[in-house]
Amino acid sequence: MSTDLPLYERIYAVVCLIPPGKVTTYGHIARLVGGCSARMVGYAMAATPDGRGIPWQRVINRKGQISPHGDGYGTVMQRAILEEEGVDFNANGCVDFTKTGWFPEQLP
DNA sequence: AGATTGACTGCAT
DNA sequence: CATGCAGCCAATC
Repeated sequence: MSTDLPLYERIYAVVCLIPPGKVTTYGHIARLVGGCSARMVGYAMAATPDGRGIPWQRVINRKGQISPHGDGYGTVMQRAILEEEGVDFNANGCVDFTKTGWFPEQLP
């Protein structure tokens, strides 16, 4: 496998495979990458430099909500981007996984 | 080289 | 039913 690249680089690759208008959870990303836990995905996302075309905003927690990291500024922006993508949010700020959830069993 | 942290998750209370 | 605690492993200081 491509163990040559840092772990987060592989995570970015999986995140880039998420189609627009769809969202997934950290745990599922970790499963697709294999050999890492949800914490690694979260850490990778926090270290993801914006500008590489990485749809990090399509990765949310298993509750279907956006994780309130930092001061919460980026969190609000993330939801705005997802709404632009066509993701539907509930009154609780939760995403409907039955409509916008992307959970492939393995990489295409 | 060692210690700390972190966008999470699942199970227990 | 809601909240708390421990486990996960790599990256950073």
